[in-house]
Amino acid sequence: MLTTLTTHTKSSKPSEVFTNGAIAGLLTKMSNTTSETTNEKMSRQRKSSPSVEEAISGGNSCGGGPLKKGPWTSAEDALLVDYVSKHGEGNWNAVQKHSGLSRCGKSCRLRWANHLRPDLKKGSFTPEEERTIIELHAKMGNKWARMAAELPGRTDNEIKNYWNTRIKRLQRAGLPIYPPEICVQAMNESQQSQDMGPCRTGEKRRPDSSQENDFDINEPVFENIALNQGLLSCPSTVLDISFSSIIDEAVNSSHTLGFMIPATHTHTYLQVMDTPFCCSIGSSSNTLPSFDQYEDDSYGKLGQTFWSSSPCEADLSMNNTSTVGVLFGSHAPINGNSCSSEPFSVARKSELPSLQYSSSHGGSWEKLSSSLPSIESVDTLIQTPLTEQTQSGCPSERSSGLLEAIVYESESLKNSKNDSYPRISETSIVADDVVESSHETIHGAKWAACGDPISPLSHSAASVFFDYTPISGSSSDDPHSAETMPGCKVDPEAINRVSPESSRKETASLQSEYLRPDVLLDSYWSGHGVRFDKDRSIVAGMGQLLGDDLICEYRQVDALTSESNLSFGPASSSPAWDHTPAAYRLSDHWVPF
DNA sequence: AAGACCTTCAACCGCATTCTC
DNA sequence: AGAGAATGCGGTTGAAGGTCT
Repeated sequence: MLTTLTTHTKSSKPSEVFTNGAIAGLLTKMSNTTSETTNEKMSRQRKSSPSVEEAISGGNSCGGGPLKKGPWTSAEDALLVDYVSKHGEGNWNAVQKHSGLSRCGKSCRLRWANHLRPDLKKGSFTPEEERTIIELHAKMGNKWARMAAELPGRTDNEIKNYWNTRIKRLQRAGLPIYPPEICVQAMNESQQSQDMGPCRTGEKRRPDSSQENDFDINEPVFENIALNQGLLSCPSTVLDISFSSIIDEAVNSSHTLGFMIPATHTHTYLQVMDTPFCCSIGSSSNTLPSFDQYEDDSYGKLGQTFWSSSPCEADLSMNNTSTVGVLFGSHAPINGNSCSSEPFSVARKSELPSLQYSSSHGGSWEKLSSSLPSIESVDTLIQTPLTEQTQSGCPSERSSGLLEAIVYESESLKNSKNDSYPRISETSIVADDVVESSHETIHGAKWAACGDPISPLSHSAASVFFDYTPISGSSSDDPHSAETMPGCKVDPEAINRVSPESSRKETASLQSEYLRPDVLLDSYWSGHGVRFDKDRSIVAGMGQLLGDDLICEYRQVDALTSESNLSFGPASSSPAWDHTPAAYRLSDHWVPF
């Protein structure tokens, strides 16, 4: 939305030259322009604009009196434009003297720079500009002026406002701010920068000199990344990103500087991107591929999982803590405790992807719920207090979210009636054993390192993946198929280290299962005694509780996928989704009731 | 219909940096 | 070299319009 005042300059062609002494003409022009604005803007203009005479006379005092503040009037704009046309930019403090404006120099400069400059581009940001902003922000952080320098016709204020509103939106939605590929790109560039020269980090640089280099990363942003570069050995590892971990880390990093991911809903970052971002790890950010590029390749298979709305997200569903922390500039890698990433649970919970029922799933409420991180900071909309139960018995306390509360209640009710479902402790024993045995050895497999009980180690739910996975090409007979899923690689070594005592089969199962967020969720749900064939009301209730945000997000994703011919469902084309979250997740594409 | 709440954006403020004398 | 002015930058605020209840 353009404000009234900005529309004044909009009418001014970039090449338009303000002739000397053209105030009257300008005023006429502006008057005409104003008449072209919307009624609201006119109304606002009238409210905020004194008469021209008033403005020229200084409004409230000229010559030594207090300088005027507040919205600029068209008359003031005309005066300023006239002044600049005569004297050029700069020497802003002289404006008051020479033009009669009762504005301080800073205000004049700001007004000129943000609204009156003839070369300003008006209107909302184009998708290309938005993408550029995101990329630049990934590189620079909150260096609005430098970002504006990369976007001709755009002002730092404009970019800043755009970014802030975007951030708010993302935070509300619990979405990551940066598309993963941009994170990777920025990180790679940062790494290159560090490789190229010493002391880039911590080296105080003059602001102007930094403009010479697009890759001049905002130091604090990637400082943490640099600490973990040893973990980012090769581009392939970039693909080995655990979605949960990445979110964990992302949430952990939500308190960091600019390079943060407030939360989760990775699949829905598409919504805010306007331009569908795809994972272009290793490729130029300027040539971000479209979704359909992945449709036929292995990525597309991953993309078929609802969770993985993009190859990036598929990548994110992989487990690789090394990259995770690096990618998102989290301090989590520093503290080495991904379990501290409680905030992520929101995301997990709210994301709740294609749940595919598996009756074979046992689970532990305690373990699983505890494995679900809490939302402490990210999505205030879905926060819920911890429950005693969820906090107990977990090395890293995890808070309970709304969903968990619901599920817990569901389980309580269910347990009161029926105790036929597997008890958690039975399966959690295995998980604990495995996890404990791996605690000291795992560095890369953070889920194990944190004893994350949500990991597939906690049960043998391979059947979920193999029996229910809609992923084409991933043979249900091949427990290792996940390994072969492009972008879904989990470091086998890490896995093996995680569970040295475990059988290969179990390891394979773990590998594949852990790659499946939906499986994880399934295990989560089923572990809580939620059977989707019987507890639809519960799930539906959850969908309602999850609220419109999810619905909207799914709609957006749906729209995007429709546009890009990308299907998230197992059926390659499933345009008619039921957009209610619960129904969506339980849609026939996924869970045939 | 009205009030509450949310979103957006122009403008301000304070601080840092650069420039000028 | 140092002081003061000028400029630049980023964070924050408040008003206005829009949306929701």
